[in-house]
Amino acid sequence: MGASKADFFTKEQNDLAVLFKAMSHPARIAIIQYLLSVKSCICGDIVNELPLAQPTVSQHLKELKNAEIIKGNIEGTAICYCLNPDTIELLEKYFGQISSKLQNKCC
Amino acid sequence: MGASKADFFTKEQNDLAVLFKAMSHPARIAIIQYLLSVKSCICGDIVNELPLAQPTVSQHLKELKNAEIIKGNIEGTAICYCLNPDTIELLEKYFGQISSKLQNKCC
DNA sequence: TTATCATATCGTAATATTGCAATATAATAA
DNA sequence: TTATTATATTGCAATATTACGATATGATAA
Repeated sequence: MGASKADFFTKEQNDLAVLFKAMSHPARIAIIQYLLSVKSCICGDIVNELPLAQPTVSQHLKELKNAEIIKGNIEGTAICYCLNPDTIELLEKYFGQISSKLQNKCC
Repeated sequence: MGASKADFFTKEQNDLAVLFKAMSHPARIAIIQYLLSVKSCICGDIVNELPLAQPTVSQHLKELKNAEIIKGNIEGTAICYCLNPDTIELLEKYFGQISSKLQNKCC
């Protein structure tokens, strides 16, 4: 975040910023889209879908997990990842609320 | 974005990442919330609402403008800023689509 | 004209992110 | 036990972001 002044903002503002930051990289958007495109949650093989090395993908998955955008369940040797519907719903509602408050308020 | 590999991802993935990156800083969330809290669009005084210097606020406003999250209209000496309803609607629909595709797909 | 006000841009220091090779961990298979 | 397989962590170089003082720009007022 560079030389940030996060302390001067509210917890809600910081939490939302963290959530959007988790989605602010094309690789992480690609992961979200891939998890959405498969019928059920996927064990492994996310690494093969991306043009990035395994440690890099692991790092991106960790950030998505920290932001609670995805969930990871251990399945033997592999880990089964899927999107977290609660967070997606929260985001849908957030923009829905902004949208409804925005009526007749534009320049 | 650090040493990024944006070229390996689709335009849609990069565009979405840019949009979320514009919202990935608490100061920019605060700007969005402030524009939403006032009755009409505001000319000036966004600088006074934030704990940041004028050049820093100007920079944040520029990023929000580039991502088309806000619009800025020149009004004499000042500039009148407001949220861009089209982009907010796009985001609402994006998460709505994910949400509906997500039925029965979670771990 | 000069002064004033609002906003933008430049330059740069401090800090954060990204990507990956090397390595570690943890579970199962042989 | 020793592989093997899947994923995570460490360490570091390259690059990006953040913040702000100084300065520039651009519009109106005096």
